[in-house]
Amino acid sequence: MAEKVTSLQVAERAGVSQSAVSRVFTPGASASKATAAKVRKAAAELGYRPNALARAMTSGKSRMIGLVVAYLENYFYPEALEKLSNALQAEGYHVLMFMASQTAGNIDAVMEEILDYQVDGIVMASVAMSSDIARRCQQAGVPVVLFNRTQDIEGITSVTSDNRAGGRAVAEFLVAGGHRRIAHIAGWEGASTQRDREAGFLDGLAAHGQALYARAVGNFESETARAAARALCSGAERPDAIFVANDHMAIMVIDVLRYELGIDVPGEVSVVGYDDVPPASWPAYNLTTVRQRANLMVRHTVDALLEQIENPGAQPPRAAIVDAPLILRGSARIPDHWPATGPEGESTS
Amino acid sequence: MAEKVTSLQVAERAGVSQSAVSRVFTPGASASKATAAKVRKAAAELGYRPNALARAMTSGKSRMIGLVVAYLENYFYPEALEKLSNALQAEGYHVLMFMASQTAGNIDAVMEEILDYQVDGIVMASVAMSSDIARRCQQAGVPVVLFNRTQDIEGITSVTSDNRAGGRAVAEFLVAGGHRRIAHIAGWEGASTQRDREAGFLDGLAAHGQALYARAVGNFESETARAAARALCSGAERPDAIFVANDHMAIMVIDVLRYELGIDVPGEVSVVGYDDVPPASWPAYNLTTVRQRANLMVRHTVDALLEQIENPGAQPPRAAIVDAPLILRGSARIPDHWPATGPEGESTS
DNA sequence: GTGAAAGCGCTAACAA
DNA sequence: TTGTTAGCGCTTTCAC
Repeated sequence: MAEKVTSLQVAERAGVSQSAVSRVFTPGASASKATAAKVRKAAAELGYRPNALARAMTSGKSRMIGLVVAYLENYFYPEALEKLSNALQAEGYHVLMFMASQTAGNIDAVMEEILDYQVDGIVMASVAMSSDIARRCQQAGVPVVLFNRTQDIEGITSVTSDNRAGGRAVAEFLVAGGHRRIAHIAGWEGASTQRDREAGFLDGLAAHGQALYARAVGNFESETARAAARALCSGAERPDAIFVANDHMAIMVIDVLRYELGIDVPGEVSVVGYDDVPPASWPAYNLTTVRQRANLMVRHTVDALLEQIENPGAQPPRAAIVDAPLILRGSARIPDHWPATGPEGESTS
Repeated sequence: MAEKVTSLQVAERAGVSQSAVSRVFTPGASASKATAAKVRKAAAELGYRPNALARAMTSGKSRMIGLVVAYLENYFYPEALEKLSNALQAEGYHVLMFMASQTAGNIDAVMEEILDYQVDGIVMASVAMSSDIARRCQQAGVPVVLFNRTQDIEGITSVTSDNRAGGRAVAEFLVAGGHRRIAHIAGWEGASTQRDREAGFLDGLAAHGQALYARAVGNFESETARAAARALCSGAERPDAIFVANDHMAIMVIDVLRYELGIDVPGEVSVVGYDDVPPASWPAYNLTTVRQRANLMVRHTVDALLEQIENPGAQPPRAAIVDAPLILRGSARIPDHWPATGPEGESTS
């Protein structure tokens, strides 16, 4: 196993000082063409590459972004994660991953670990944080952006889709479709996304003089969602439409209705989801849903992060809200008169 | 923004030497109860935590594992990634993520970047590496394990399911089911998984005197798989069974057959996949498939990695092969006489 | 533009 | 057990 090649060795071989080598490999450097050439040649011969950790130590910039993510079963996250990692990589940053279950109190412990690694920033995907931890990050000078969550307390940067408007649009769509027994299956009630989607949804119903016909909690989990579907639709007095708080659950709900309860979707019950994950567009589900524009959300996330890293404290924390178009497909009856917006009505970016 | 707290500051406050502080926070340390107490107290008051990067510099151990992953659209990977990250976290390691497309030649560049971060090990999920890079890692003394890929060249540790046996089992199952026009939709032909699955499959057919009826390439991609399905099944002389190289494609294939071509699955064509991703068990697909036991594969991966990190060169590189049970569901006709193995016949771990 | 020198925060001999 | 002393490999003043 070959020894590690250091900048000093390159310097000796190139006949220059060690700091000259450093300069050649440092973006904002100042080195003459001549030395640069000598150094690069020596480096190539030796197979030298700067040690990113040592660089991080002296420069105070690790070029690592901590990512906290709760669960990947909801297929919105793998997609977002892939885009996020790619976008960050393109900017010369890399993702240090941490899994955390949202309910467990282990998030604080995880955050401490992240901070230990001197990350330049943190993105929390679908995870809330205690105000305590928020303060620690602020103290440490590490910018945080919440992805797909907002935080009520104080000013933390966040990026979400317009959950309220999305929920409201679903209500209007369902009402316009002639539904009169409209139900809701909620996700985890601690989530801001859940609260906002439902609030918008209830607003929309109220605006048309309707109240929620029934409600169950699916917790964003497969099994809980299935149970919720059964609870809601087993009796004769079942709803004629259900707004499910995300696609992951909506798919489970459709399966229970169709294959367990023998209910026709959308013939007897309309189902609408939220997220527009890839399976939503699979013909077997053809799920009417609200799209979360992952590309845009990631773009906002990266921009906010880099902005805060590059000029700390320049911008006040802000909540970016990305529009969330309703995607019309076949799992819910379509009103006779409805602005034409098909599945391809909006790009995913 | 508060200054960073160093071990020196803790030392002063506790009235001990800086190295005493270090010892208290180093697992294999030797410090008296008394000093430990003083140090912990001072540390708590100051909010001190060891700088992981500085620790990495001096100890030579970063406790970071580089993970290269090609794409997350195949839902086998989010699942594996989550389990891997969790398992590593439990051992005190963290995942530094790198995205790389498998075809592009950028893998080598990505590997260099990974090495820059002084990771203690690398896991390559579904990505092959040049022997050149393999050598560099060896030189750098960084153990590599291939997850869901094998490499023909020299000795690299790898973890896969028993792709050959899995493919063979599918063939026997299909033949026993009375199929006589058995086709295959291949994934990316550069993948060892593809080659092994197909080789086993062909073996199995041959053992029963059958030859492949038709073949198309789906490249492990959604659109290509759909096109392959159309090519194979549009004519009258279509196959009566298709082994699709992974579930991700198999789902696309089923959709094309059912909703585009109006073919009954499994009535007219049986479809079998590979992986047993979560959507395979959704009632709408109810896909007969070969299970890759993600938990087990991850366990082997982590064990091999840690083993190599802790005693380098002690074990020769080996190829771990995890058994891959056929999971009987409803997308393929079941032979009258077949050993009873239902969907729940095997645990996922 | 370039070299010398001083650390970044920590661990790991080495003495005591 | 403890403190002292060297570094880990690099960036960054500071003179020149």
